[in-house]
Amino acid sequence: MPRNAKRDQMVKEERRRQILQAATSVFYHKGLAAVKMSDVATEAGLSYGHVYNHFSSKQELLASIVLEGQEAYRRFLLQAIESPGDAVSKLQRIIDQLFIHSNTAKTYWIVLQAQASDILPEDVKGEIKARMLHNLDLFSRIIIQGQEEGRFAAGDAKEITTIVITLLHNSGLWEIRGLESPKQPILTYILKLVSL
Amino acid sequence: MPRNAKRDQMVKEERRRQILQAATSVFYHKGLAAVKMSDVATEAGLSYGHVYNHFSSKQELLASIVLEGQEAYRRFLLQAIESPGDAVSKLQRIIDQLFIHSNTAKTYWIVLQAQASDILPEDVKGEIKARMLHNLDLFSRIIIQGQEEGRFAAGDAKEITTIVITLLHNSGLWEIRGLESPKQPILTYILKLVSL
Amino acid sequence: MPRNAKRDQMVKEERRRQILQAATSVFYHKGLAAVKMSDVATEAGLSYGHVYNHFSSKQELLASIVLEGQEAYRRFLLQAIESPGDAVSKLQRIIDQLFIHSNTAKTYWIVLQAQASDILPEDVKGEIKARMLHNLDLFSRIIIQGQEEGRFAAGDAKEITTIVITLLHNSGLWEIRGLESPKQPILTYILKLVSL
Amino acid sequence: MPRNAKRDQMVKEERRRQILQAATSVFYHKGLAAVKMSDVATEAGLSYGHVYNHFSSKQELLASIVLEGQEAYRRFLLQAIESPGDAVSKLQRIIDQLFIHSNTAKTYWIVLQAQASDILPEDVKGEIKARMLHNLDLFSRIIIQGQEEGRFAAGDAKEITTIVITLLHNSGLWEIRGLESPKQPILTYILKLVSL
DNA sequence: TATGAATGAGAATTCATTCAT
DNA sequence: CATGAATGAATTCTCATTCAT
Repeated sequence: MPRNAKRDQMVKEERRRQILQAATSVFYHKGLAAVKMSDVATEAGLSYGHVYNHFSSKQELLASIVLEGQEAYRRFLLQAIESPGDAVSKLQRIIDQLFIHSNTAKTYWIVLQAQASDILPEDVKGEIKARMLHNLDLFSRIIIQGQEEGRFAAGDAKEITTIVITLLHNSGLWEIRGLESPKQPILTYILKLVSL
Repeated sequence: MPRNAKRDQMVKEERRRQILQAATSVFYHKGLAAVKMSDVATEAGLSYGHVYNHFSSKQELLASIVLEGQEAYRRFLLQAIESPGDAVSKLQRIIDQLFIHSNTAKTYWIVLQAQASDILPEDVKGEIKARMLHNLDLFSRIIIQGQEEGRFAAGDAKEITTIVITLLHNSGLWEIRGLESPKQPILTYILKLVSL
Repeated sequence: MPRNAKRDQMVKEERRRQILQAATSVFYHKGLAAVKMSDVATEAGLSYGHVYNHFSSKQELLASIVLEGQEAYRRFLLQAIESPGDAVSKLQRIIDQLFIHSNTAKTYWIVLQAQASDILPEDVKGEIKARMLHNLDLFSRIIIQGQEEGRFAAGDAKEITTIVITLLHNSGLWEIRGLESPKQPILTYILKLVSL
Repeated sequence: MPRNAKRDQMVKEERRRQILQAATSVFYHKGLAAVKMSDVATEAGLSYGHVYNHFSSKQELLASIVLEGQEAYRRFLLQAIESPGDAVSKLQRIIDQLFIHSNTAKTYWIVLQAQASDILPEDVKGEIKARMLHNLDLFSRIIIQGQEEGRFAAGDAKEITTIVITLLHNSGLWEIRGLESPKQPILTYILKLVSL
């Protein structure tokens, strides 16, 4: 009996998401170095062979995590930028959301490693870099807005953004390193950096 | 003239340093994931079998890089702390030195990955963490000094130190990611963070 | 009008033939090595799971192609032998028919590979060999007839037959190898071989 | 202690030949379909991992067998062509040699399968075909010589050569198929084919 | 029946490590 | 000590086969 094509499609999408989710978690916690496809499968609750029905290789899986993660981050930033409010409240919203969408935070670390390692081919790494710069550019609009509002210090917006992002995402990394999370909200430190 | 035995000893030490240096570079640029022992040997200009005359395994090689790197960092910090001058000038000196001893910067990234990965056994990772906390503690003395001098804002010195270090070492990472180095000296940003 | 059960039966037979036909083509063109069950299914225009409703395994599918192919060849030879005419006209008829029933030519190549490979179990390979020898024997009757008619040279009929068959079927193989088909009719060459 | 570089080189060449030899035998007997790298290694008396020190993949191993086999065949033909004597004696010499250099005979069957299968990439298959046509061309010089000597029938030399080669090499194949080798020398049949 | 998602045995391949020279 | 050939455990990846829908 033929099955319901539409439902099949949805289940398939769901499986893909499930694997991507599991893989993100595993790559984040073990580092690109140590991840086996079977780890990913186990985390996702599937057989390892099945992962290959969705991603043709480990490399493609990693590339998908990174590129789709960057895409999600882009949408995430756009939403923050387009929401009403001043630069400070936008920063606040980004930080809050980042704690909720923990995948986005995890992806930062994975992207960092992927860019530094030889695991992905050069062309994919080029694409990743391009998207990173694009997202940096998006983020910098908030800094520029703050400067225009007279709340943030003048200076190269891209450079300031780079530092803000570094701070923002690394605080998530402290956890892996066994450091305590900051007691003061990270926004406090960021504001010190950008304020007049 | 020293006896052969002594000179042999020195040659051996030199070889060891040579391998460690090569390995640090390779681990930094390719990521722990992608490094083969033969890459290390090639970079060091030695046959790969030879590496095993100095390090009994890849694991030991990595552990040596990390632990000896942390030890070097410790000495480096002690020197900075014990040198004369106020906190700001000590920070300045640390930053300057860090650009010169590029290995220290590279090691930071390797430590980060090693701690996240499964490559090293738990006990070694514990040792690494202990040394990291120890070095953090050392560094925080400079922050505390700055607070006592009335130049730095009050607050949890460890936490502030963590953020300062994060910033300091990540700026070295921008290079791998294809970002430009900051045009403004990184000290400027750090001072914004810690100042009153 | 036939009952559903009967029509179902016919549909099933038709499906089986369809798969066998597709499989023959795929095995011939890709080589036993490279054929996946999904290739067969795709070629037959069916889902790959469906193939298992007709053949319980790849092995059985291959065995069916070979054994049924040999059976068809046997019937084909019998018909040629029993048809009226002298040996030469029988050979002519066989050659003509062979070009029409291209499956027979393809099967020859598949049989050749199957016998050399490990894919089929020994007992099946034994059965195949027995049928091959039986068909060789049938074919040799035509050679013997020619010898009795005084048109063909004397000599071991089986051996001559082997050579004739080799020539006959290999000419079909030239196509895969990218060689042109012979301009002179292959019969010309065969007659040279067998004639006085 | 450094080893003797020259001797090392020779040993390495020898190993390569050893693997190629073993692989040829295994591919010949089992068919491309069924050969595992471990079969090759076992046949060569080496560990399977070691095969990869000489051939980076199964594909490359197969390609090497075929291309080097064709190269050997080319030299073999050149020698036969350039040797003194009439066309018939050259054919005789080729046949005799073929029984001695059994690898050359085996390679024919491997080439046949490689050309028909999808195992090798198109560009390699193209190269194989080009070499096959080149060798066919070389062989045809002997046929042409025979025609010029007035011993062989006129006709398209390439086409006649194709048929002669088919006969020549297939007789080696009878063995795998479980047929007896011809009692009459194969040259007898070939001469029938080409003679006036 | 028909479909293709899911499984896992098995083959290919990699690479740390050993060891004869 | 120095070298790189040789080994095989560990992984990636393929694909025949099963089975829920």
